[in-house]
Amino acid sequence: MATIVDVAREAEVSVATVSRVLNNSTSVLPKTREAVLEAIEKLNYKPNLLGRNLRRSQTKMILVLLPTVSNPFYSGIVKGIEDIGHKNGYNIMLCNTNSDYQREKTYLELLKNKLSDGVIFMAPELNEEELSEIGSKYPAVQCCEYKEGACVSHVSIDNYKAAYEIVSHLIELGHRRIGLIGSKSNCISSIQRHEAYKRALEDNGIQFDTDLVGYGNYSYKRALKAAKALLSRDDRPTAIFAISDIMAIGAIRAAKEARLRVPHDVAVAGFDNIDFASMYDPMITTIAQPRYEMGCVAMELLLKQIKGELDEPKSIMLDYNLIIRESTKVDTLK
Amino acid sequence: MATIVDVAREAEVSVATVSRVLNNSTSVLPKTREAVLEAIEKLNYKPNLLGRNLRRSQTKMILVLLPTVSNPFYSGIVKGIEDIGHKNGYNIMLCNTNSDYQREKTYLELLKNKLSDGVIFMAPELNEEELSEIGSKYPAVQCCEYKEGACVSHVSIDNYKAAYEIVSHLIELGHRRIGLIGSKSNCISSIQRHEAYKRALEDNGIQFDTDLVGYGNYSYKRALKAAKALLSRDDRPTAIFAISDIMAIGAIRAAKEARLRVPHDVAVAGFDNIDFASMYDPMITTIAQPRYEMGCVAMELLLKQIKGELDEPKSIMLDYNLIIRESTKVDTLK
DNA sequence: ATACCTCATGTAATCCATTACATTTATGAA
DNA sequence: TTCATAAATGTAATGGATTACATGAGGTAT
Repeated sequence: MATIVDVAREAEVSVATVSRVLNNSTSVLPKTREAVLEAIEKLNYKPNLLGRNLRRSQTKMILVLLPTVSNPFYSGIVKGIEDIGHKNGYNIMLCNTNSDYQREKTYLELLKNKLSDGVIFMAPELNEEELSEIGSKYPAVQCCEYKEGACVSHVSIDNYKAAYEIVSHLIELGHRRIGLIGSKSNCISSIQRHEAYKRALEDNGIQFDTDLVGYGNYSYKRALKAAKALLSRDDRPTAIFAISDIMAIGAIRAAKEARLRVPHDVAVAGFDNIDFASMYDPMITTIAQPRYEMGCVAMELLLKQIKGELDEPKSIMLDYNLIIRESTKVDTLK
Repeated sequence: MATIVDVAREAEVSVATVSRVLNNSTSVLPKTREAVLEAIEKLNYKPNLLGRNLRRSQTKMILVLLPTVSNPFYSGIVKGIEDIGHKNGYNIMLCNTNSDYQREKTYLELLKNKLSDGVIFMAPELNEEELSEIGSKYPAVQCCEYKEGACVSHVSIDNYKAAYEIVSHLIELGHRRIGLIGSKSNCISSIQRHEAYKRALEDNGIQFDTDLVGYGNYSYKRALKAAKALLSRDDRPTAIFAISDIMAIGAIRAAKEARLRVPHDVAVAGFDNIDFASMYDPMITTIAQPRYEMGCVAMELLLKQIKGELDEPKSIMLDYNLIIRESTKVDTLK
């Protein structure tokens, strides 16, 4: 494989000149540049980025940590991250942590070992202190999920406000007994969506009732089971707010198995607006997060840090969208 | 940031000795090793992998090219690739090509620039010649989709046999008018599934009828439209074979909108067994590919190439599984 | 005691590109 | 013509690790 030395020899110039041509740095005589380009072409030379990266102490590589790529929620975000990244010459390393603390730690070694110029956390497993430490040493951004106390920038939506809005929608439809399919995880989105649910009820004079709360922990199967339990009660809820679309699908399935019609007998709302929310039968009322944009903004924020243009952590909240579909609103049915 | 020189100074040994401790290469006196480890600990030293990689001419990084991570079909495969990769000290770079030829080419520069030790194609855009060239110069494997003529190993299932089997299942249920929702893409899976459909009909004395073929090109929306057209015919099919689960969902939706019951009025079968196939209502009959295993085998094959243990391309076919669910079989209904 | 070998460790070359600094050549002003 | 300055190019140091080869200490066989 040809190296810069071979090119220099072929073009009868020094390696410095070749490097200058490669990087359009200082001026090179047109004739010389031509000769170098010819030599590059002739030898089919490709710069070895390992050498360049070592010298420049950068890798143009970004670490993106997420629980699992199989969750369709993340795909749009990843596209945003990639697009902005590529536009700036960065490549993305997508890594599944499986929500495992150790695995996340292992991946972070790539930062410490200089194999990555920065990191975007989609759902950090580290605690606030550890996150802050990473944030103080390396460019880092949290996207979607975040730890409030951590000294690391984040991009997200206002989960509290969005959940409040969707529960209010159910209340406006006349529902008074509204169940919740939530999660025991203590990620910020769970906590805020729970709280908003409670608060929306109370603000409308509806007593919060722990019996109407089930836990699905973001899994279809467990949501199905939890919803079944809720719906088999004598005083079953007439509406269910699931804090993710996948769990909403579980809830709808549970309703169907209990021979209840959605939304006539029980209305169901989800959260996230994954592709399947509009493919399901009935189509699911949900909160659309600006996924692509969130990815873009997160990456832009990271790039700023890499360039040293950001002196203190930023917290960016983007707009969401309540999308009303068949699963809650009778008259939207065909 | 501490370097190996700092550690050597601190431990009062040479850099060679530090390196030996780091790599457990040749013998080092226990006392010396102890001193080195202490220095490493004290300075919180982490080897700079850029230096190591340059010297060793390897990156322990694998490029995985797929159309888009948002397709849930790929997630299981990626897990297999990751698991085997990590077990062997490799990291994965997942890259979305968006089925774009240029983008795929761009990513392949990472191989040429030595930033990646090998590549796994999930659905190559390159032509056979270009693939063969990559395969001759770098470790490479095709997984799931592949170009038959390319001189690059591949791991897949027998798409032809699987499709033949699922169409036979529909025929056994008594269907004679069976529609196809396929794709105009000329990837091997489309072609083979189409051919098998045709052949299965003919082998059972059913005339192949182009009027019963619609094209969805792997998209929900287009499959919905194509299925609507098929189902609005006077001589509408009583069964539909969609060559992907997502398109099967489109077909089911089309049936529902036409007030046809699935499977009573029209049976629908898919392909891939994505998670949503068993979450949909009705649950979808489909072919389960051994996704995780395919990922594992692909990665193992790649590692063999990297180690130079593979002299010629291998073609590995794994077993699939026909899973019969509600969407085709009346008596499996609750 | 001599020659030879082994083990532990050190010295310095190496991987490949970038870049600070040095050198040469050309240009223009005085 | 001479000196100062700018432009083009070259030389060599640099980034951080690995590793071939060199060295010296200690052990063994004769």
